[in-house]
Amino acid sequence: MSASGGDFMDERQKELLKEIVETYIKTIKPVGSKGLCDKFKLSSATIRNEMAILEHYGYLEKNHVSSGRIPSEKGYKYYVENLMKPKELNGEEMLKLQTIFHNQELQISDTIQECMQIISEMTNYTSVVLGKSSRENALRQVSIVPLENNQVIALVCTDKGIVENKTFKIPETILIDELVKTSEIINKMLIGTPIDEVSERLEFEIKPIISKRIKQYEAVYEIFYDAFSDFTKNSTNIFFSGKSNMLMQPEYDDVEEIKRIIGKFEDESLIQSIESNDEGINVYIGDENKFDPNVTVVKTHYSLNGEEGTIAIVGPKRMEYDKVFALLEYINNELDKRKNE
Amino acid sequence: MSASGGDFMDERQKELLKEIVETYIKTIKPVGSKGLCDKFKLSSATIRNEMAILEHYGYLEKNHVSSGRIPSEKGYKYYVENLMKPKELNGEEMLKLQTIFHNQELQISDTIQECMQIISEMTNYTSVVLGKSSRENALRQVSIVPLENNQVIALVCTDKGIVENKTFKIPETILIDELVKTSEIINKMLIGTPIDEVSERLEFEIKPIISKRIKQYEAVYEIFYDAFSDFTKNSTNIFFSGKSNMLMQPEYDDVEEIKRIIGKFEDESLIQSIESNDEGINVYIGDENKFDPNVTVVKTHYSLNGEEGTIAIVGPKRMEYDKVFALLEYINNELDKRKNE
DNA sequence: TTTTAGCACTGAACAATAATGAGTGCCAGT
DNA sequence: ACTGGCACTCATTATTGTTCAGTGCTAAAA
Repeated sequence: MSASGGDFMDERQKELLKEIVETYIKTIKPVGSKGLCDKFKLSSATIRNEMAILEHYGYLEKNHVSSGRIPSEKGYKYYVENLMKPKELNGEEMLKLQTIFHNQELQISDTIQECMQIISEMTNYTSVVLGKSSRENALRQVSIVPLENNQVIALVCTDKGIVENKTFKIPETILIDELVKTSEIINKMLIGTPIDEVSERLEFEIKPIISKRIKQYEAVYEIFYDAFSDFTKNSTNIFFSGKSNMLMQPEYDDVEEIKRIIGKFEDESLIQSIESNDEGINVYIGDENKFDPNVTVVKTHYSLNGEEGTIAIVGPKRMEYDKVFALLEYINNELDKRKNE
Repeated sequence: MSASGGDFMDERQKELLKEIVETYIKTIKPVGSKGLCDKFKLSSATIRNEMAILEHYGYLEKNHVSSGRIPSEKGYKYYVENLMKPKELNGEEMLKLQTIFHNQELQISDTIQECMQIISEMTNYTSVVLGKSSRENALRQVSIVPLENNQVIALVCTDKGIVENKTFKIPETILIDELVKTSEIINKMLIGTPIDEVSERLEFEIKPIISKRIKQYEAVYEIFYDAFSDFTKNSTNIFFSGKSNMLMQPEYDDVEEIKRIIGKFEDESLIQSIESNDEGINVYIGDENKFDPNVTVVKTHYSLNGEEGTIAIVGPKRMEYDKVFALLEYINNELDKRKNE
């Protein structure tokens, strides 16, 4: 045996592993020795010997003693870290993403959402964008926008760029002016307060103040309370795209498994756990991720002008890593460009 | 044979059909004659004869010659129209819904969304709320809300109560005041315009006007254009709750079927086709609905103070119709109450 | 006329068995 | 160091038999 572990694989073994991973990604069928003869100009027996070595070190697996090989999680990992080259984006893909980034007026989070939507279409995987969770959002501004017919829109926005609106029908007894005044007071006193503390301060700091100036202060308080509480409830700032894409992948051919994964997608706290603060692009294959042992999560953190969050691609372990990496790298680069502008 | 079709069924046959439908709804197992003996104080042979009659007229079906009976779509339909009594809501359910309706300040569509969310939890089916599609929404108001750092929020709201916001970073060269002025012009000229015609009128009516007053009019135009186009894109004002609930129903135990239904849920135009303008609560069982031959859609239209839309419950054909009806009727009643206030 | 007991029959569901074939490990020979 | 050959393994598929819930029908009882 000429390979021990890790980087002691010889060139041929690396080539072989690479070929097996890529073939399996394409076909989802265990890769047998015969099919590789042509490519390597070797007999199947020789290939089998090499495969046995790769299996011995944990890079390959067999479903049963006489089946072809499939990459193990360790095998995928080695492939991603050492063998894979990010695929070049083709012109069309490039163009689509560029037009989105070109629009400088958009908020970063909107730009990213649009990108991820495109990416989920291009890859057939599921993409996720996680804004900073609400506990880390601080109040930036609250506004009252009057409509006709005693209706108003209450706008709440945070320093991380999240905006929520809610429309209220206000009773005749409340003057819009009172709402506006109250919003101004809130803006003076509570800006910078973490969103999930706003409710409390609203009650103990704002309510006493307006109670002296406004007759129907309870009703006014209720409105702002509602506006904020809705915000806290929707705290999970999660954007999905192509949720069903990955379920359509042929490896998910078992009802229980599909149902399990659907369930996970509905579990917001689990989705939230995808959040990442690490630099660069990180891959979590199978058991490595908290989400589900049968999927791969590729994620990266973004941050620009105060807006920040995590973007992630969720797909089968048999993922086209080269393509996904290329796409995420592209986004990272674009964001870097903007940073240095 | 004593029953011909429709209402010529005798009492016992009606009772029998009712029992079979309700048993099947509970158990999902074909209902055999033996199990019904006790209930009806008859021998299995007699029951079998009656079942044969019901089958002959199309109310029951067999999976194969020697299986128990399951209700046909016609059988469900007859059950819903003639045999079923809406179940009384229990106190807890009542209470939950009442607290939502109690909040008079909320917009109708918000109230309804919250209700349907609760309902999907209570029934384990999927609930859908469809606002009037954007073509039927007319512009009500556009507002510019300034933030610090050269950012603004553009708010677009329609007469049917939909509000969308989008945040922009505006170049130094544009003055916020110019944006506000433009929004005022739009409000003067375009209010009442159907949303999907706004873009056009924006270009041909507004653009020429601001081009005379504003230097960077192109950029200003772009911002409003973006704000509206986003609106048109999200035109489909669809709110889902418990999307996965119904997939968890045990009858969906086939991968292909699950994938098919997931696909349908993603097809916005199909979802849109659920829209209804009919009075009262309508049931579309299996082939009767455009959505999917293996589900039932129960829907009703709501309209109050100009806001209108459709609410629907999507579940298996084997649905707890009595419960679903009770819930939707409750909502309808609450809305009626408000109408007469 | 209505109901029932009895009996032959059906077809799904399950288990056991056999045949097929892709793929393996290993060994002896080049 | 590589290859041809061979025995072996096990998923997959097809085949057969067994069981059993449930049916339709008929002749007798109510």
